Amino acid sequence: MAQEKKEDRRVRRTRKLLTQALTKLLQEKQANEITVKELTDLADMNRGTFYMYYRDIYDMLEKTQDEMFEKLNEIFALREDGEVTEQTKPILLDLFRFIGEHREMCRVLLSPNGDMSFLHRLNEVLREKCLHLYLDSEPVANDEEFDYRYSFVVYGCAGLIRAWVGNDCGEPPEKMAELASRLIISGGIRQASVPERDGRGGKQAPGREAGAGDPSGR
Amino acid sequence: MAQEKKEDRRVRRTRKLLTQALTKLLQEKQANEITVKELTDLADMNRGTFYMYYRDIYDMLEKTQDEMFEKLNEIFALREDGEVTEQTKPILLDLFRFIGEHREMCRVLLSPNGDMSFLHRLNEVLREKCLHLYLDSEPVANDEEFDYRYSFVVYGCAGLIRAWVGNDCGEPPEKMAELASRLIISGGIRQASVPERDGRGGKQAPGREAGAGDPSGR
DNA sequence: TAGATAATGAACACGGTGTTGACTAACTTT
DNA sequence: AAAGTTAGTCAACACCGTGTTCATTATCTA
Repeated sequence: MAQEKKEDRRVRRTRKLLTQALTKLLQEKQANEITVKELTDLADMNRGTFYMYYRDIYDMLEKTQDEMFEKLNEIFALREDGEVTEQTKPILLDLFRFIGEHREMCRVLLSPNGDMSFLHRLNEVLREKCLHLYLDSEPVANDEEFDYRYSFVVYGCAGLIRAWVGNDCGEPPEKMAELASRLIISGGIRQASVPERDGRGGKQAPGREAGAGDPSGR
Repeated sequence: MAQEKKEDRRVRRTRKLLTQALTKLLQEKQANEITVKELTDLADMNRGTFYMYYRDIYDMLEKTQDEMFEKLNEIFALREDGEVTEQTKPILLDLFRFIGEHREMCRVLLSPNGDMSFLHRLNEVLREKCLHLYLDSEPVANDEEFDYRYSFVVYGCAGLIRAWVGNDCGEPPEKMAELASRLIISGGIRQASVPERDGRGGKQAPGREAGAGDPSGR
């Protein structure tokens, strides 16, 4: 599944050194300012070695992200066999734990020197794997604002992650997952109230008792 | 203020053509794949002309953003003399109107081919010019989650903007500003409820009537 | 109309790129 | 531990986009 047998030790070593060097350089400058030469100098290896694995810096950036998301999807796949109806928290917890394990790379990729395509892939994952579970029992009809609220929440979670890794993951993943869960619910998934004009506090989702699905149940 | 007299017509023309070409190319590919040659070919001008204005593609990207934020700050400056206490809506409306006027550039800059530093600058503006107003009357003490909620909301707004420009600004700016305002309030600025253990539903901001902007009233 | 300045086109050296081939070092398998 | 395999090294190479220059032409402002 994960890999055919184990990789050659030299390959692991080289890949790791390159990744470390890239991470370090991205803390200082944007990708376009990074040359293959200085990357391999920093990693203390021959320039030609780089080309055994990557076509250029951007190819490396992309492949590195591919690996991350592959791993993340493997983790999520383990959850998929179990019934999804229990609650979404475990998924969020998996996510934050994973991010925490890859904090350095995530931090630079979400920094100003980072990569917009990474953010978008992260948001896709949030959308499809983490957040959609909050909606299974919510058949709101003709709510044209829904997509916007959804985007708000997805990006909000990304912001939460960004702040967390920027803070070197100082809080435990459990706390972050719980906080995320709360913000997802209060922050837009359910229809927000329309304060002015009419006093109705937003349609409640049918069949969804207030408070259900939030962390109090665990 | 804005500019010393008017720019030479040729300069305006050249800048405009370059910007249009860059916008178009960024719809198709990432910045690192764009060469000065193809950019000036597309703009139908001499390659050397590009270097009269920019050092390279990334310099152009940066200077273009500088101009946008300069304009935006000028707009915000007009609001600053008036008392800020009335309500934040006008600022948000200014923002969405501005974004709408620059929808093409904003769309590509927030796309996967976009620029993370743009997102961060946008978020800074949201933080300091738009959202901080929502907090003037909220002296919450020792709320260690505050920064995280703030990040959630700031990024959430960015997501809202992203979705809007991705939708070619189909909704009127007024509607978006109103929606943003609602989401900001319900989505994290005010302390989210802490459902477990003790039943207190989060400190309410003093002088703020309950129920406004909170769908479930809890 | 005159003076100023932006844009053109050609030419140039520079430097990072991506690739090659022979050699050496390190790993895996039996 | 030896043999065979594969990764990494080193030097060399042509290529190409870059960034700059200068004389010339086109276009603008006053």
